[in-house]
Amino acid sequence: MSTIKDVAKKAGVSISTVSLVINKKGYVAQKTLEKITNAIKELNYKPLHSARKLATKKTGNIGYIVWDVHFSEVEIFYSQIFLGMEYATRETDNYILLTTVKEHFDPKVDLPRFLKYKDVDGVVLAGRVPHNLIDYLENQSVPFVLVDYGISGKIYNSIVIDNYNGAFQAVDQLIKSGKKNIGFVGGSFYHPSVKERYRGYKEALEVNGKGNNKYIERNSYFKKEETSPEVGQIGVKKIFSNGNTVDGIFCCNDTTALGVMHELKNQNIKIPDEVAVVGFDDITSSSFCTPTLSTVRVPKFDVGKEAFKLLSEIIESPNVTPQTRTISVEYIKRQSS
Amino acid sequence: MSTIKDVAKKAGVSISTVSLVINKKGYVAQKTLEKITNAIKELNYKPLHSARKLATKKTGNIGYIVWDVHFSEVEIFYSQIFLGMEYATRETDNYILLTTVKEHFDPKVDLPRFLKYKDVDGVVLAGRVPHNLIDYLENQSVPFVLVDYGISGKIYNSIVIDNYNGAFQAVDQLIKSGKKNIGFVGGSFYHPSVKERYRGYKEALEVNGKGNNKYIERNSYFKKEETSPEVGQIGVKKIFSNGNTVDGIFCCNDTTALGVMHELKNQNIKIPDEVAVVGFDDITSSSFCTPTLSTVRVPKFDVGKEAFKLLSEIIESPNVTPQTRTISVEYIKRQSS
DNA sequence: TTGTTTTATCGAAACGTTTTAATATATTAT
DNA sequence: ATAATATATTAAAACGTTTCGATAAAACAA
Repeated sequence: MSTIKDVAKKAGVSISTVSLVINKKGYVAQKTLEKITNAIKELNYKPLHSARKLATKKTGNIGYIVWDVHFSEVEIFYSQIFLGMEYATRETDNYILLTTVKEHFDPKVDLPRFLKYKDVDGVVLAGRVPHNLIDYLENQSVPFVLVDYGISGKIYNSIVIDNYNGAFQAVDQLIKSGKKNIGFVGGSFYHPSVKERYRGYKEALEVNGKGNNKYIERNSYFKKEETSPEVGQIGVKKIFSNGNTVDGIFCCNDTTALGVMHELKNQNIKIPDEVAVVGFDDITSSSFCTPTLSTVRVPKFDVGKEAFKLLSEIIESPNVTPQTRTISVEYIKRQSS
Repeated sequence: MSTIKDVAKKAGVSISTVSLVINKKGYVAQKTLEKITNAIKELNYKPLHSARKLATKKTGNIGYIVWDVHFSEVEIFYSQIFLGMEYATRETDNYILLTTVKEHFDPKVDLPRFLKYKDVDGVVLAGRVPHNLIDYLENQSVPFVLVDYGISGKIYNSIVIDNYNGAFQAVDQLIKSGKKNIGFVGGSFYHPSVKERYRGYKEALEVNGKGNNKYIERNSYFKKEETSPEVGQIGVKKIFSNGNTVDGIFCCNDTTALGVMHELKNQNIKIPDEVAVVGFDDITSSSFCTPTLSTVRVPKFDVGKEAFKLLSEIIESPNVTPQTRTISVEYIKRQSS
């Protein structure tokens, strides 16, 4: 392996000058720049990460933390966001360290190693995440950004999805297409995103003069699973056991919507003619199921990208006031509506 | 942040001695050891990764590469293996760098950055992976291990799943439970695991004297998707459009089995009484669907753990002859059979 | 006793960068 | 012409470890 020394020798300059061109800093004459660039190419020189990081006192790593339940479950959602981040880092010299934390998290024991050893410059927290972990990061003043999560009453640097408007739009479209009686199926409201989607749903009803109509809503409360096909199935069962005349269902997310459609098919209810279904997220399966699922597309890659960008900015200048960036979403009409 | 220097000063010894105790090397007197350990604790000293890596000429990173199609799809399989590895690294001072490569991979352009810059000590390749990537690693003599994949005619360090015996066992059980006509539903045979599962299936039929029976097999060939619910659905449609009397279906994996069950339910065929279904992998959904899916459990965490262990060994001593470690699997009987 | 070997400690070099401050030359302004 | 500024290059220090070799004391063997 060639070092900066070899490059310097080959180009007939000092180490310092080579460093300048590698980092695009200071002044260097056109001619020497060429010499150095050539030498670098010929020797296929790559600066050694660890040496570089030692000198700059940065780690070059950023952490990505997600609840194990979120990562392991059917939800590919947060993996996609991760990938978006990973893509974004490809143009930089950062690496992402992915780890999970468990539900009952104790900073004393369960702290991710990269935090314990201070091996990251900052951290992205994806989705719902233990609050004492957030506290820890604040105390240690580790730069961090929350993705798709928030804590009411607190303001952190965060990337959020425009859940409210997405839901509003979807339900509004459903109404405009002639549906009269639109139900909501979702799980618990632990996750603020679900709450926001519900808010958008309700508001769309209001605005269209159905606010005090006997619209239907069903929330199934589970302990562990906030959203899942089962939540959807049970939701449908409950709704139709009451002899309701629902002709459209807005679901808190696609996973739940899949369960909803499943159960509707079981009950021989035609989608979308008798009941239209709309989900949220646009996970891969939603364009592969039958009928294909109308949904609100969340640009997961962009979310990841933006998270990385924001975090980089915070690392650069840690003391600006926390900001929230909202990623907008798009209603995707498919067969189910 | 405190450095090794601070520790040395506080303990009243030299830097070298502190280094010795950190790395558990050489001789150090009981008394000094205590002094140093205490100093480390009091100062909450953590060795700086980059400095350490610079001195030892290791990167402390290992790469985890997976096809983007494999990672993004419904398949959570390779994410779980990743998690298993991540767990294993927690007891070491290694970090895992996860990245994806695309289908049409050109080492000249698409090479993961951590390979380009030699920022890893070794690499784990998960699942089917571009062959020219493997070639690249060989040429550059980067230590690597294949997980759940192999290339016929070549022997690499690898962790494989005991697909043959798993399939054999599952089908054997199906027959023992009284099923007479067992079909196979799977996708293409690009992935050797699918091929092996098919082999196990066939062998079980043979052994039970059904080898030259008119057993059913259906392979749906798709370009991109080798396995998926759609493959399963189409498989079922094909099988029953011929008026066959299949009473059991062995699927190449759970994802496919979910599609199979879906279509059987559509056709009002009772599971397992009329047709039993068995999958492979034991993904999370298989214990949540209705009826719950009998399957062959692949201990994904163990696979990841073993992959890390093997890779570490190879990094340690790169020139031992390549070996293959087989992870055994277990038939899990649930409602669908 | 003397000579080995084992145990214990440390100084100094090495790992490959970045960065600071010094120096020199070229350019521009007065 | 002189002073000021912009451009260009470099030597040397610094970043925080590990490791090699030297040295010395302690334990053991003859």
